[in-house]
Amino acid sequence: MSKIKTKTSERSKSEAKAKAILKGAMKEFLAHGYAATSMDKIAKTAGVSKATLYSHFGDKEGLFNAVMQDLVKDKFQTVMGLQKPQSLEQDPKIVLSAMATRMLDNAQSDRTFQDFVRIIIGESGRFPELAQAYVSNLAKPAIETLTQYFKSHPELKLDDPEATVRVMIGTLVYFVMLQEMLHGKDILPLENERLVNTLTDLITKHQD
Amino acid sequence: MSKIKTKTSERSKSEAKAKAILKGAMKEFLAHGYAATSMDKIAKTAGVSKATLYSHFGDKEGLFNAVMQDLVKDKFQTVMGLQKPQSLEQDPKIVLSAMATRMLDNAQSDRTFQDFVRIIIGESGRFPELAQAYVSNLAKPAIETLTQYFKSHPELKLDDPEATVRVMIGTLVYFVMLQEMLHGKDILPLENERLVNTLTDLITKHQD
DNA sequence: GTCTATACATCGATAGAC
DNA sequence: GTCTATCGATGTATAGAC
Repeated sequence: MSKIKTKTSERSKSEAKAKAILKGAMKEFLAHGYAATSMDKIAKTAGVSKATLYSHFGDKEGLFNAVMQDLVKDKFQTVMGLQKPQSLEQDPKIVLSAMATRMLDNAQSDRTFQDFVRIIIGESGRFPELAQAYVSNLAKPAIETLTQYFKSHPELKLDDPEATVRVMIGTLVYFVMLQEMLHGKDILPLENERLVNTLTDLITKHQD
Repeated sequence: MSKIKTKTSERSKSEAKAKAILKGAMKEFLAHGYAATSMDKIAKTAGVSKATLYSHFGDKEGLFNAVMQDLVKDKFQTVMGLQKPQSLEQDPKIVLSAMATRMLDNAQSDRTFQDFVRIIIGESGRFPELAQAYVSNLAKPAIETLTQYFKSHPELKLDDPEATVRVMIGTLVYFVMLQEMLHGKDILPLENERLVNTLTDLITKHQD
Protein backbone atom coordinates (compact mmCIF):
# COMPACT_ATOMS: atom_id res chain seq x y z
CA MET A 1 0.00 0.00 0.00
CA SER A 2 2.75 2.37 0.90
CA LYS A 3 4.41 1.29 -2.33
CA ILE A 4 1.44 2.35 -4.44
CA LYS A 5 1.03 5.52 -2.47
CA THR A 6 4.65 6.45 -3.13
CA LYS A 7 4.35 5.66 -6.82
CA THR A 8 1.23 7.76 -7.12
CA SER A 9 2.80 10.60 -5.25
CA GLU A 10 5.88 10.51 -7.44
CA ARG A 11 3.86 10.42 -10.62
CA SER A 12 1.77 13.33 -9.42
CA LYS A 13 4.85 15.35 -8.69
CA SER A 14 6.28 14.59 -12.11
CA GLU A 15 3.04 15.45 -13.85
CA ALA A 16 2.77 18.63 -11.87
CA LYS A 17 6.24 19.59 -13.07
CA ALA A 18 5.26 18.83 -16.64
CA LYS A 19 2.23 21.08 -16.31
CA ALA A 20 4.36 23.86 -14.82
CA ILE A 21 6.85 23.51 -17.67
CA LEU A 22 4.12 23.67 -20.29
CA LYS A 23 2.61 26.73 -18.63
CA GLY A 24 5.92 28.56 -18.40
CA ALA A 25 6.99 27.56 -21.89
CA MET A 26 3.66 28.69 -23.29
CA LYS A 27 4.08 32.11 -21.75
CA GLU A 28 7.60 32.53 -23.10
CA PHE A 29 6.96 31.15 -26.59
CA LEU A 30 3.81 33.24 -27.01
CA ALA A 31 5.64 36.37 -25.90
CA HIS A 32 8.88 36.01 -27.85
CA GLY A 33 8.44 33.40 -30.56
CA TYR A 34 10.39 30.18 -31.01
CA ALA A 35 13.93 31.30 -31.81
CA ALA A 36 14.05 34.19 -29.34
CA THR A 37 12.94 32.02 -26.43
CA SER A 38 15.68 30.26 -24.46
CA MET A 39 15.43 27.07 -22.49
CA ASP A 40 17.09 28.87 -19.57
CA LYS A 41 14.31 31.43 -19.45
CA ILE A 42 11.63 28.76 -19.65
CA ALA A 43 13.23 26.83 -16.80
CA LYS A 44 13.32 29.97 -14.68
CA THR A 45 9.71 30.89 -15.49
CA ALA A 46 8.50 27.35 -14.82
CA GLY A 47 10.48 27.10 -11.58
CA VAL A 48 12.37 23.96 -12.54
CA SER A 49 15.90 23.16 -13.67
CA LYS A 50 16.86 23.08 -17.30
CA ALA A 51 17.65 19.37 -17.13
CA THR A 52 14.05 18.66 -16.13
CA LEU A 53 12.86 20.35 -19.31
CA TYR A 54 14.94 17.99 -21.40
CA SER A 55 14.01 14.86 -19.46
CA HIS A 56 10.32 15.63 -20.04
CA PHE A 57 10.27 16.90 -23.59
CA GLY A 58 13.48 15.75 -25.26
CA ASP A 59 14.58 18.99 -26.84
CA LYS A 60 13.45 22.52 -27.59
CA GLU A 61 11.43 21.54 -30.63
CA GLY A 62 9.69 18.82 -28.64
CA LEU A 63 8.67 21.28 -25.96
CA PHE A 64 7.53 23.82 -28.54
CA ASN A 65 5.40 21.24 -30.32
CA ALA A 66 3.85 20.11 -27.04
CA VAL A 67 3.00 23.70 -26.16
CA MET A 68 1.45 24.44 -29.53
CA GLN A 69 -0.52 21.20 -29.52
CA ASP A 70 -2.00 22.22 -26.17
CA LEU A 71 -2.87 25.63 -27.53
CA VAL A 72 -4.55 24.23 -30.62
CA LYS A 73 -6.77 22.05 -28.43
CA ASP A 74 -7.52 24.96 -26.13
CA LYS A 75 -8.47 27.31 -28.93
CA PHE A 76 -10.61 24.70 -30.62
CA GLN A 77 -13.11 24.98 -27.77
CA THR A 78 -13.15 28.77 -28.04
CA VAL A 79 -13.52 28.92 -31.80
CA MET A 80 -16.20 26.26 -32.07
CA GLY A 81 -18.19 27.55 -29.13
CA LEU A 82 -18.07 31.00 -30.65
CA GLN A 83 -19.44 30.30 -34.08
CA LYS A 84 -22.15 27.95 -32.95
CA PRO A 85 -25.40 29.79 -33.50
CA GLN A 86 -27.35 30.22 -30.29
CA SER A 87 -30.78 29.70 -31.75
CA LEU A 88 -30.94 28.02 -35.12
CA GLU A 89 -34.53 28.97 -35.77
CA GLN A 90 -33.98 32.70 -35.88
CA ASP A 91 -33.60 34.86 -38.97
CA PRO A 92 -30.14 34.17 -40.45
CA LYS A 93 -29.65 37.91 -40.69
CA ILE A 94 -29.73 38.19 -36.92
CA VAL A 95 -27.84 34.95 -36.32
CA LEU A 96 -24.98 35.92 -38.65
CA SER A 97 -24.74 39.41 -37.27
CA ALA A 98 -24.60 38.17 -33.69
CA MET A 99 -22.08 35.48 -34.59
CA ALA A 100 -19.75 37.90 -36.36
CA THR A 101 -19.95 40.40 -33.52
CA ARG A 102 -19.20 37.71 -30.97
CA MET A 103 -16.21 36.42 -32.95
CA LEU A 104 -14.82 39.92 -33.37
CA ASP A 105 -15.24 40.92 -29.72
CA ASN A 106 -13.68 37.72 -28.54
CA ALA A 107 -10.66 37.81 -30.86
CA GLN A 108 -10.03 41.47 -30.12
CA SER A 109 -9.95 41.00 -26.37
CA ASP A 110 -8.03 37.72 -26.34
CA ARG A 111 -4.36 38.68 -26.42
CA THR A 112 -3.32 35.05 -26.07
CA PHE A 113 -5.23 34.18 -29.20
CA GLN A 114 -3.52 36.98 -31.09
CA ASP A 115 -0.08 35.85 -29.94
CA PHE A 116 -1.05 32.32 -30.92
CA VAL A 117 -1.97 33.33 -34.45
CA ARG A 118 1.18 35.43 -34.66
CA ILE A 119 3.31 32.40 -33.89
CA ILE A 120 1.41 30.07 -36.21
CA ILE A 121 1.97 32.43 -39.12
CA GLY A 122 5.43 33.58 -38.12
CA GLU A 123 6.76 30.04 -37.73
CA SER A 124 4.80 28.52 -40.62
CA GLY A 125 7.94 28.51 -42.75
CA ARG A 126 10.02 26.63 -40.21
CA PHE A 127 7.18 24.52 -38.79
CA PRO A 128 4.87 23.67 -41.70
CA GLU A 129 3.33 20.75 -39.83
CA LEU A 130 2.32 23.14 -37.05
CA ALA A 131 0.63 25.41 -39.57
CA GLN A 132 -1.21 22.42 -41.01
CA ALA A 133 -2.33 21.38 -37.53
CA TYR A 134 -3.90 24.82 -37.22
CA VAL A 135 -5.63 24.42 -40.58
CA SER A 136 -6.87 20.88 -39.87
CA ASN A 137 -7.95 21.35 -36.27
CA LEU A 138 -9.14 24.93 -36.18
CA ALA A 139 -9.76 26.51 -39.58
CA LYS A 140 -11.29 23.43 -41.20
CA PRO A 141 -13.85 22.59 -38.48
CA ALA A 142 -14.86 26.24 -38.23
CA ILE A 143 -15.31 26.55 -41.98
CA GLU A 144 -17.18 23.27 -42.29
CA THR A 145 -19.56 24.02 -39.46
CA LEU A 146 -20.41 27.41 -40.86
CA THR A 147 -20.80 25.88 -44.33
CA GLN A 148 -23.32 23.44 -42.90
CA TYR A 149 -25.26 26.31 -41.41
CA PHE A 150 -25.34 28.13 -44.75
CA LYS A 151 -26.44 24.98 -46.56
CA SER A 152 -29.24 24.43 -44.08
CA HIS A 153 -30.67 27.83 -44.97
CA PRO A 154 -31.55 27.74 -48.66
CA GLU A 155 -33.54 30.95 -48.28
CA LEU A 156 -30.17 32.73 -48.33
CA LYS A 157 -29.92 31.63 -51.97
CA LEU A 158 -26.15 31.32 -51.84
CA ASP A 159 -24.64 30.09 -55.09
CA ASP A 160 -21.53 28.80 -53.31
CA PRO A 161 -21.91 28.39 -49.53
CA GLU A 162 -18.35 27.17 -49.03
CA ALA A 163 -16.80 30.12 -50.82
CA THR A 164 -19.16 32.46 -48.99
CA VAL A 165 -17.86 31.11 -45.69
CA ARG A 166 -14.34 31.99 -46.83
CA VAL A 167 -15.49 35.54 -47.46
CA MET A 168 -16.97 35.83 -43.98
CA ILE A 169 -14.09 34.24 -42.06
CA GLY A 170 -11.44 36.01 -44.11
CA THR A 171 -13.06 39.38 -43.59
CA LEU A 172 -13.24 38.93 -39.83
CA VAL A 173 -9.77 37.44 -39.34
CA TYR A 174 -7.93 39.98 -41.48
CA PHE A 175 -9.79 42.79 -39.76
CA VAL A 176 -8.53 41.65 -36.35
CA MET A 177 -5.04 41.24 -37.81
CA LEU A 178 -4.92 44.76 -39.22
CA GLN A 179 -6.54 46.54 -36.28
CA GLU A 180 -5.07 44.65 -33.34
CA MET A 181 -2.09 42.47 -34.20
CA LEU A 182 -0.54 44.96 -36.65
CA HIS A 183 -1.53 47.92 -34.46
CA GLY A 184 -3.43 49.59 -37.29
CA LYS A 185 -6.44 50.63 -35.23
CA ASP A 186 -5.35 54.30 -35.03
CA ILE A 187 -4.13 54.45 -38.63
CA LEU A 188 -7.17 52.85 -40.25
CA PRO A 189 -10.02 53.24 -37.78
CA LEU A 190 -13.24 51.36 -38.49
CA GLU A 191 -15.97 50.32 -36.10
CA ASN A 192 -16.81 46.66 -35.69
CA GLU A 193 -20.46 47.43 -36.33
CA ARG A 194 -19.84 48.83 -39.79
CA LEU A 195 -17.90 45.76 -40.84
CA VAL A 196 -20.45 43.36 -39.38
CA ASN A 197 -23.40 45.19 -40.94
CA THR A 198 -21.73 45.33 -44.34
CA LEU A 199 -20.79 41.66 -44.21
CA THR A 200 -24.25 40.58 -43.08
CA ASP A 201 -25.97 42.72 -45.71
CA LEU A 202 -23.82 41.32 -48.50
CA ILE A 203 -24.50 37.72 -47.52
CA THR A 204 -28.23 38.08 -46.87
CA LYS A 205 -28.93 40.37 -49.78
CA HIS A 206 -30.69 37.79 -51.97
CA GLN A 207 -32.96 36.85 -49.14
CA ASP A 208 -35.02 40.03 -49.57
CA MET B 1 40.63 65.81 -60.14
CA SER B 2 42.26 62.61 -59.05
CA LYS B 3 41.14 63.52 -55.56
CA ILE B 4 37.51 63.73 -56.60
CA LYS B 5 37.82 60.61 -58.69
CA THR B 6 39.19 58.71 -55.72
CA LYS B 7 36.46 59.99 -53.47
CA THR B 8 33.78 59.01 -55.94
CA SER B 9 35.30 55.62 -56.47
CA GLU B 10 35.48 55.01 -52.75
CA ARG B 11 31.94 56.10 -52.22
CA SER B 12 30.76 53.83 -55.00
CA LYS B 13 32.59 50.89 -53.51
CA SER B 14 31.07 51.59 -50.13
CA GLU B 15 27.60 51.95 -51.56
CA ALA B 16 28.03 48.77 -53.53
CA LYS B 17 28.90 46.98 -50.30
CA ALA B 18 25.85 48.44 -48.64
CA LYS B 19 23.66 47.14 -51.47
CA ALA B 20 25.25 43.72 -51.24
CA ILE B 21 24.67 43.65 -47.50
CA LEU B 22 21.03 44.63 -47.89
CA LYS B 23 20.52 41.99 -50.53
CA GLY B 24 22.11 39.24 -48.48
CA ALA B 25 20.39 40.32 -45.28
CA MET B 26 17.05 40.42 -47.06
CA LYS B 27 17.48 36.85 -48.24
CA GLU B 28 18.40 35.59 -44.79
CA PHE B 29 15.79 37.53 -42.82
CA LEU B 30 13.03 36.53 -45.22
CA ALA B 31 14.05 32.89 -45.02
CA HIS B 32 14.58 32.52 -41.27
CA GLY B 33 13.01 35.49 -39.49
CA TYR B 34 14.73 38.01 -37.26
CA ALA B 35 15.91 36.02 -34.24
CA ALA B 36 17.01 32.92 -36.15
CA THR B 37 19.18 34.91 -38.56
CA SER B 38 22.77 35.47 -37.50
CA MET B 39 25.04 38.34 -38.48
CA ASP B 40 27.70 35.74 -39.37
CA LYS B 41 25.41 34.15 -41.93
CA ILE B 42 24.45 37.50 -43.41
CA ALA B 43 28.13 38.47 -43.74
CA LYS B 44 28.85 35.21 -45.51
CA THR B 45 25.87 35.53 -47.85
CA ALA B 46 26.68 39.16 -48.64
CA GLY B 47 30.36 38.37 -49.21
CA VAL B 48 31.65 40.91 -46.70
CA SER B 49 33.10 40.77 -43.22
CA LYS B 50 30.97 41.01 -40.15
CA ALA B 51 32.62 44.26 -39.11
CA THR B 52 31.44 45.89 -42.35
CA LEU B 53 27.85 45.04 -41.44
CA TYR B 54 28.18 46.93 -38.19
CA SER B 55 30.00 49.92 -39.67
CA HIS B 56 27.18 50.39 -42.18
CA PHE B 57 24.09 49.65 -40.13
CA GLY B 58 25.06 50.01 -36.48
CA ASP B 59 23.59 46.80 -35.12
CA LYS B 60 21.33 43.89 -36.01
CA GLU B 61 18.12 45.83 -35.45
CA GLY B 62 19.38 48.66 -37.63
CA LEU B 63 20.11 46.29 -40.46
CA PHE B 64 16.76 44.56 -40.05
CA ASN B 65 14.90 47.86 -40.14
CA ALA B 66 16.80 48.97 -43.24
CA VAL B 67 15.94 45.70 -44.98
CA MET B 68 12.27 45.88 -44.11
CA GLN B 69 12.03 49.53 -45.11
CA ASP B 70 13.41 48.57 -48.52
CA LEU B 71 10.90 45.76 -48.82
CA VAL B 72 7.96 47.96 -47.91
CA LYS B 73 8.93 50.38 -50.67
CA ASP B 74 9.43 47.54 -53.12
CA LYS B 75 6.08 45.95 -52.39
CA PHE B 76 4.27 49.27 -52.57
CA GLN B 77 4.87 49.32 -56.31
CA THR B 78 3.56 45.77 -56.69
CA VAL B 79 0.45 46.22 -54.59
CA MET B 80 -0.59 49.55 -56.08
CA GLY B 81 0.09 48.49 -59.64
CA LEU B 82 -1.96 45.37 -59.05
CA GLN B 83 -5.17 46.88 -57.79
CA LYS B 84 -5.25 49.72 -60.25
CA PRO B 85 -8.11 48.95 -62.63
CA GLN B 86 -6.93 48.65 -66.22
CA SER B 87 -9.90 50.29 -67.82
CA LEU B 88 -12.09 52.38 -65.58
CA GLU B 89 -14.94 52.58 -68.01
CA GLN B 90 -15.78 48.89 -68.02
CA ASP B 91 -18.50 47.17 -66.06
CA PRO B 92 -17.39 47.05 -62.40
CA LYS B 93 -18.34 43.39 -62.37
CA ILE B 94 -15.61 42.66 -64.87
CA VAL B 95 -13.12 45.10 -63.39
CA LEU B 96 -13.48 43.70 -59.86
CA SER B 97 -13.29 40.14 -61.04
CA ALA B 98 -10.14 40.80 -63.05
CA MET B 99 -8.57 42.76 -60.21
CA ALA B 100 -9.24 40.05 -57.63
CA THR B 101 -7.92 37.35 -59.95
CA ARG B 102 -4.78 39.35 -60.63
CA MET B 103 -4.15 39.99 -56.93
CA LEU B 104 -4.65 36.33 -56.09
CA ASP B 105 -2.42 35.01 -58.88
CA ASN B 106 0.30 37.46 -58.02
CA ALA B 107 0.29 36.83 -54.27
CA GLN B 108 0.20 33.07 -54.77
CA SER B 109 3.22 33.00 -57.06
CA ASP B 110 5.30 35.58 -55.18
CA ARG B 111 7.11 33.65 -52.48
CA THR B 112 9.02 36.73 -51.43
CA PHE B 113 5.78 38.53 -50.74
CA GLN B 114 4.56 35.63 -48.63
CA ASP B 115 7.78 35.57 -46.62
CA PHE B 116 7.49 39.33 -46.23
CA VAL B 117 3.97 39.11 -44.80
CA ARG B 118 5.06 36.23 -42.58
CA ILE B 119 7.77 38.39 -41.05
CA ILE B 120 5.57 41.47 -40.67
CA ILE B 121 3.01 39.45 -38.72
CA GLY B 122 5.48 37.23 -36.92
CA GLU B 123 7.55 40.14 -35.65
CA SER B 124 4.66 42.55 -35.08
CA GLY B 125 4.90 41.95 -31.34
CA ARG B 126 8.60 42.77 -31.12
CA PHE B 127 8.60 45.41 -33.89
CA PRO B 128 5.29 47.26 -33.66
CA GLU B 129 6.63 50.24 -35.62
CA LEU B 130 7.45 47.87 -38.50
CA ALA B 131 3.89 46.56 -38.47
CA GLN B 132 2.58 50.11 -38.53
CA ALA B 133 4.84 50.95 -41.46
CA TYR B 134 3.16 48.09 -43.32
CA VAL B 135 -0.28 49.42 -42.42
CA SER B 136 0.54 53.05 -43.33
CA ASN B 137 2.51 52.43 -46.50
CA LEU B 138 0.83 49.34 -47.95
CA ALA B 139 -2.54 48.48 -46.46
CA LYS B 140 -3.80 52.05 -46.16
CA PRO B 141 -3.01 53.21 -49.72
CA ALA B 142 -4.43 49.99 -51.15
CA ILE B 143 -7.64 50.31 -49.14
CA GLU B 144 -8.05 54.00 -49.90
CA THR B 145 -7.53 53.58 -53.62
CA LEU B 146 -10.06 50.78 -53.84
CA THR B 147 -12.47 52.80 -51.73
CA GLN B 148 -12.20 55.66 -54.21
CA TYR B 149 -13.02 53.27 -57.02
CA PHE B 150 -16.11 52.01 -55.18
CA LYS B 151 -17.24 55.56 -54.44
CA SER B 152 -16.86 56.54 -58.08
CA HIS B 153 -19.33 53.81 -59.04
CA PRO B 154 -22.62 54.66 -57.34
CA GLU B 155 -24.42 52.12 -59.53
CA LEU B 156 -22.97 49.48 -57.18
CA LYS B 157 -25.27 50.93 -54.51
CA LEU B 158 -22.87 50.16 -51.70
CA ASP B 159 -24.07 51.35 -48.31
CA ASP B 160 -20.54 51.46 -46.93
CA PRO B 161 -17.80 51.45 -49.58
CA GLU B 162 -14.98 51.54 -47.04
CA ALA B 163 -16.25 48.54 -45.12
CA THR B 164 -16.90 46.73 -48.39
CA VAL B 165 -13.26 47.20 -49.33
CA ARG B 166 -12.29 45.52 -46.06
CA VAL B 167 -14.46 42.56 -47.00
CA MET B 168 -12.78 42.26 -50.39
CA ILE B 169 -9.17 42.69 -49.22
CA GLY B 170 -9.67 40.54 -46.13
CA THR B 171 -11.18 37.73 -48.16
CA LEU B 172 -8.31 37.69 -50.64
CA VAL B 173 -5.48 38.06 -48.12
CA TYR B 174 -6.74 35.43 -45.70
CA PHE B 175 -7.33 33.04 -48.58
CA VAL B 176 -3.69 33.31 -49.66
CA MET B 177 -2.61 32.92 -46.04
CA LEU B 178 -4.62 29.73 -45.53
CA GLN B 179 -3.85 28.09 -48.86
CA GLU B 180 -0.21 29.08 -49.38
CA MET B 181 1.49 30.41 -46.28
CA LEU B 182 -0.15 27.95 -43.88
CA HIS B 183 0.08 25.11 -46.41
CA GLY B 184 -3.66 24.46 -46.27
CA LYS B 185 -4.15 24.04 -50.01
CA ASP B 186 -4.41 20.23 -49.80
CA ILE B 187 -6.46 20.22 -46.60
CA LEU B 188 -9.02 22.82 -47.64
CA PRO B 189 -8.92 22.94 -51.43
CA LEU B 190 -10.82 25.71 -53.16
CA GLU B 191 -10.33 27.15 -56.62
CA ASN B 192 -9.48 30.80 -57.03
CA GLU B 193 -12.33 31.18 -59.48
CA ARG B 194 -14.98 30.13 -56.98
CA LEU B 195 -13.75 32.64 -54.43
CA VAL B 196 -13.48 35.44 -56.99
CA ASN B 197 -16.90 34.75 -58.46
CA THR B 198 -18.54 34.61 -55.04
CA LEU B 199 -16.85 37.80 -53.92
CA THR B 200 -17.73 39.66 -57.11
CA ASP B 201 -21.33 38.45 -57.02
CA LEU B 202 -21.80 39.56 -53.43
CA ILE B 203 -20.43 43.03 -54.09
CA THR B 204 -22.24 43.66 -57.38
CA LYS B 205 -25.50 42.04 -56.37
CA HIS B 206 -27.48 45.24 -55.96
CA GLN B 207 -26.40 46.42 -59.35
CA ASP B 208 -28.79 44.03 -61.06
C1' DG C 1 36.52 51.31 -45.11
C1' DT C 2 37.35 46.78 -44.70
C1' DC C 3 39.54 43.12 -42.99
C1' DT C 4 41.08 39.28 -39.22
C1' DA C 5 40.99 38.08 -34.72
C1' DT C 6 38.86 38.00 -30.61
C1' DA C 7 36.14 39.40 -26.37
C1' DC C 8 32.30 38.18 -23.84
C1' DA C 9 27.57 36.46 -23.24
C1' DT C 10 24.34 33.12 -24.07
C1' DC C 11 22.69 29.26 -26.51
C1' DG C 12 21.05 24.06 -26.52
C1' DA C 13 22.15 20.04 -24.45
C1' DT C 14 24.27 16.67 -21.07
C1' DA C 15 27.08 14.34 -17.14
C1' DG C 16 27.06 13.06 -12.65
C1' DA C 17 25.61 13.69 -7.70
C1' DC C 18 21.71 12.80 -4.88
C1' DG D 1 13.36 12.49 -11.26
C1' DT D 2 15.50 16.51 -10.31
C1' DC D 3 19.19 19.07 -9.28
C1' DT D 4 24.01 21.75 -10.05
C1' DA D 5 27.70 22.37 -12.87
C1' DT D 6 29.57 22.52 -17.14
C1' DC D 7 30.63 21.48 -22.13
C1' DG D 8 31.18 23.04 -26.85
C1' DA D 9 29.05 25.83 -30.24
C1' DT D 10 27.39 29.95 -31.58
C1' DG D 11 25.54 34.59 -30.80
C1' DT D 12 26.38 39.98 -31.03
C1' DA D 13 29.60 43.24 -31.10
C1' DT D 14 34.27 45.40 -31.23
C1' DA D 15 39.56 46.29 -31.27
C1' DG D 16 43.32 46.90 -34.01
C1' DA D 17 46.01 46.09 -38.37
C1' DC D 18 46.10 47.69 -43.03
